[in-house]
Order: sequence, then structure tokens, then C-alpha cells
Amino acid sequence: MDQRQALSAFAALAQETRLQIVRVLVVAGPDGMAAGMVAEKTAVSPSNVSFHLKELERSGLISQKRESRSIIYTANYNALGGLIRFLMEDCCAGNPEICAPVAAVAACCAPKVEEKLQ
Amino acid sequence: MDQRQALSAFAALAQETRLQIVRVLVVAGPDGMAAGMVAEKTAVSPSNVSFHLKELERSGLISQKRESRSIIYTANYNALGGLIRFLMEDCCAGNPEICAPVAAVAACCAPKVEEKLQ
DNA sequence: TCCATATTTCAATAATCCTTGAATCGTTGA
DNA sequence: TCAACGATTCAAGGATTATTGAAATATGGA
Repeated sequence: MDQRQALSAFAALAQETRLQIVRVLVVAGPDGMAAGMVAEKTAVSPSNVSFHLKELERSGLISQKRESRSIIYTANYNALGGLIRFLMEDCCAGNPEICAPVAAVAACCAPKVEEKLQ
Repeated sequence: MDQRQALSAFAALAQETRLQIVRVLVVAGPDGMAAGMVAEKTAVSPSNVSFHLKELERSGLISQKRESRSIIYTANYNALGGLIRFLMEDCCAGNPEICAPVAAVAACCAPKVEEKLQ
């Protein structure tokens, strides 16, 4: 993830409806969710949700695939991970020890690491 | 960090000049950097840099303190860490294993953890 | 006090982004 | 082929955000 992509991802997440959509899609998991269902879950008009879905796709945070009449959207976990990585590199730049507390949070993603440390 | 703060932080980072400012301040470390120096480092007019510094402060990502004639800005590492945490919680929601690769990046912040694992 | 320095504030313009509803497109089943 | 469904596109508007340069504020030294 380069700066250009990061800027685009930050812009995508800096909007309440879009952040909500991303959370809904993350919870939906790898199977994703149809656009209409996203609209329902977020209580936003189909046209408006479509606008934001497109914006999120443009930023690389989600992807789409057609399935019969529906269009299924899926969270792009790699992109989310890339953004986190980008932020951490900024955070640590020149001061590795300063944001060490953040590492503790990483535990939520790596239960195995947690175990090894006990 | 709640959703409101996260939205504000994402908006703050979704602008090239501001992202650049944050990076400069992160590299500057806990001692921070005077507004004028930030303007110089980023090649942005003082008035414009002041506008963006205010925006970043409003979002909680940086803080200021006056020091004689200068106003020193400092990156708020806690806020950056909080934002990373917020992202990771979203990322992991319902799918702890999916973003495990991100945990590897955390190593950059926690050399001690690295050691223990070897 | 007066001047120079460091920075912010302000007003105006320009640019970008969001929302809405109507029209359109692609898909499926009768 | 036609109608219905799920979704996108488009144009218009309203709202927010960025940039600029000039004026204002605060501080420290002569």
C-alpha cells in the first residue's frame, strides 16, 4: 500500500455511511453481502448506498461480483490490513518504542502469539 | 477511540498535506516541531499549514504548546495507536483469523515479543 | 515603546463531495 | 417477449472543504 492508496482508503473511511458499510461487510465475512441487503442493514437508500459502494470499491477496500440478479460486495481484508500496516509504519517511524502499546492490540489477531507468551 | 473520533481522524488523514504533516511530526518525535518548520518541511504556505494543523488538532492526532514565539506541534501517538486499534477491531470482527498477517507487522513495535518467540 | 518574528484568523473564491429522485441497465422467470 | 427485480447511473442541488493573500495577534528584544 503506497501513500496514494492510503489517502484514498482514509477518504473512503472518513464518511459515516461508508464506515458503517465496511463494518457490515467485515462482519458479513468472506461470503459478502448483496447491495440491497447492505442498504437495508444501514438504512440508506439503494441509490445512495450504491454511490458509496462504488467509492469504497474505487479505494480498494471492497470488491464486487455479480451473482444472478444481485451484486455481492465483500470486504477486502488485505486492503484493511495494508492500511493498518501503513499506519503502523508511520507510527513507528524513528520511534519504534513509542507505539509499542499498539502491539498488544495485535494479539486480537494472533491468538497463537498470545498463547506462546504465557 | 469511538466511531466519532475515528471518523474525524480518517478525515484528517485523507488529505495529502495533512498526512505529510503527520509523518513529519511523527519523525520529529516527542519534542515536536514548530509550525514554521513544518511549513518549510512540507513546502506549504504558513497560512495553509496553520489551517491543516488546526484541523489535525481538532481531530486529536496532534497537540500544540507555545514556546516563546513558536508554537510547537507534537504527534499524538496515543491517538494514532487508538486509530490502529479501531481499524483492527473492525478487521477482526467476527473473523479473528482473517487479518492475522497484520499481527506480523506489529513486530515492528514490539521487539521484545519478537525475542520471546525465537 | 517600537519593531521584527512566528503564527493565526478572516473573507472570498474554487474545488470537492453528498444526497435525492427519476431514468436506465442487466437478469430471471412466466 | 414481457414484466418484475435488483442494482446502477445521471443531473441537479446543497453542503462541506481547501486555497489564497491580506490583516490581526502574540511574543521577545532593542
